[in-house]
Amino acid sequence: MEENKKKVTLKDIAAKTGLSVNTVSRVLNKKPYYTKEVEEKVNAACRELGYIVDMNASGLRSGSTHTIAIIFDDLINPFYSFTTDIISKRFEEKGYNSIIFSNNGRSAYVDYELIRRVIARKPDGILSFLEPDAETADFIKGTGIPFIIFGRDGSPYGMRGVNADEVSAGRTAGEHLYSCGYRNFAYIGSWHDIKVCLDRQNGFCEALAAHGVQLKEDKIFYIREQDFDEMIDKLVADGIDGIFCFNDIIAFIVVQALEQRGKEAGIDYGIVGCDNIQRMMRMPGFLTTIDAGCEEFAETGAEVMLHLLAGDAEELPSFSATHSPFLVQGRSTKQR
Amino acid sequence: MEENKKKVTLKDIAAKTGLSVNTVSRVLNKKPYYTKEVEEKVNAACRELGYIVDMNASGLRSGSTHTIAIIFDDLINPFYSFTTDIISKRFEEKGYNSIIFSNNGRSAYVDYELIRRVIARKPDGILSFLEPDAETADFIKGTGIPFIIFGRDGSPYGMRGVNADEVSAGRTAGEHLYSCGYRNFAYIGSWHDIKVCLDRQNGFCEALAAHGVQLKEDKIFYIREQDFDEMIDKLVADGIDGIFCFNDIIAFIVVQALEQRGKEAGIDYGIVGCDNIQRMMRMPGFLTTIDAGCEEFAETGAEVMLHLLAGDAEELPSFSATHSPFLVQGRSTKQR
DNA sequence: CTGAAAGCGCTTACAG
DNA sequence: CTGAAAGCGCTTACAG
Repeated sequence: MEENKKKVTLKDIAAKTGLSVNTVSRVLNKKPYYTKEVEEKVNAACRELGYIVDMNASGLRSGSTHTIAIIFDDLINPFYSFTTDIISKRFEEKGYNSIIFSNNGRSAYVDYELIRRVIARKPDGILSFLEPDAETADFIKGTGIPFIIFGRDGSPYGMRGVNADEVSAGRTAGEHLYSCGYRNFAYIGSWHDIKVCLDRQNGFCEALAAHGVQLKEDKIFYIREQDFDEMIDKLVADGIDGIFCFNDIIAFIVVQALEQRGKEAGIDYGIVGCDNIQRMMRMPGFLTTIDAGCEEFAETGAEVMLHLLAGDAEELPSFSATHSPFLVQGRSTKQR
Repeated sequence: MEENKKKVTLKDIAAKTGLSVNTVSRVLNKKPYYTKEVEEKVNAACRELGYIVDMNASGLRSGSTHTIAIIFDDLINPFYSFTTDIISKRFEEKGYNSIIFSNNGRSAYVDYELIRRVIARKPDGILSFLEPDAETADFIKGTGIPFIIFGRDGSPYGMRGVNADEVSAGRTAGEHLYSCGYRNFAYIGSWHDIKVCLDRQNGFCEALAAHGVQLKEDKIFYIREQDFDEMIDKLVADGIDGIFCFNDIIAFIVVQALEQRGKEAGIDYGIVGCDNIQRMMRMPGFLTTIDAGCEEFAETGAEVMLHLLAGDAEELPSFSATHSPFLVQGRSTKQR
């Protein structure tokens, strides 16, 4: 056991085998040119002494840390945690470890302060659930580090994004609520300036407009930006009966608040979320929601990153082009 | 922008300021002995050139990587993702980044293969949601790296654990189900050899035994080890009416399966989960569950690790000694 | 096929 | 208060 206490380095393996540090390194990295005999000697010594490479040292010299930075708001939202789980496991299979960063709720953006901490780790790639602010986007591009925005459209920033068809998601929600017979609608977003939030909103409005319903501005809310109780009061006062929320978490919060006001989802009003986090957690499907196909979404994100790391930026898979969000019926909406 | 493309190193700052690399480093690390004038010159140059330290290089030399490895099964279970979120944010605040590892469902344990990959990153500390197998536990102790098992009792391994009072959690569930009037009980665990699973089971059995009810072995199930449909069939055939599940996820899965057999939770039978993941996600409380106080649990875990990193292993906070799990009533159990 | 040297970007002793 | 040198543990040229 004491052997483990002191760090075993290549030098120790070299000493033990009588080979040079260089040769040992070559064997361990499976670089061409060594005899079977040498290979076995090295492997035996490594096993015996319990050698474990120091990836920080190897990364420093080789320039590749085999680290990928993953940036998100929080892991509380199952959309983040579920996809992070899939993505990080895919990375791990390919020899990349994930180092996680959050903006800790400071803002909806990746700012310069955050990206500095990321870059200090010298990741081979960065996968961000959050959009960079304009200044930071330029900085990131300047570093040349492969960067993808996951779950959001990258084009406004001139960056690579892996995203779902969010407008279609909103449209599907609007279509459904209208066809159920609801007529007094509201949209509850997160932030007014986040593209994915606006895309869902626009799709929703579009579907309603096709039925001649104009969603007025005072029926559009941003839960992160305004007083919550006032918002709920207004929903009740206005007799809103068809609500589309930016995501399931928001929908659940609204359902709870309305319950306290004596309004029951699926009875007194209809509400649709987005993400289908219930399926992720194998929960009974209470909430009607829009499912984008999270697993494949995450797989595509991982794949795109791995492509970039391998240096083939041509022919990257696209998610939004091949997958359409679909409605999952729960008990929170009903045919009237 | 082109400036960013080439890596800016201490050497560049030294050249720009006319100081030595050493002095620049000292200023940036706020080591004693430099003039205000020098400090300002250095900071100005760093800002201008966009200097960002290379933590891999600094870690290699100093021996401290400011990295903490977090090991879990998956991030799908909100207990893992919620606490990981809190813990990693606390670490980040103190200048430690988290690098995540999973056993990818291979086993319920941290095995040697996994810990090798962890050690290769030279983390300053390791926080694991999973127990090590016996051989690996010895290896970990030998490394001398601060290690804590989070959410599990560490004593069987002679390691530090931060855990809740799981026996009490089970007892509370049993107490509740009995007092509701249910009389035909079952426990549904995950793995038969995981201590936290057994602790909850034992607490449950203990509470029932206090009322003269003996939970027979064929009423104890392990969802990860046996055929699911057979298990559900048996629950129905045996007329089980009071179920305690190791965690909420399992409870939800069981609720769904029984729903398909025409049995409704709260009406036809009572079911209690554990963890209160509904609260974490701000969902309406459908499931009756045992809440351990996840936030404080996570905070305590982070605190213990930070204490260890700071070198003061005396007076570590304990969670189980100061917090008791409590019942949260949902609609999945009712007074008969 | 193998080895001696240099260097990745830092920080740590040590000198002055 | 500042600097020149050594070294963390590796991998990358380069020589043989």
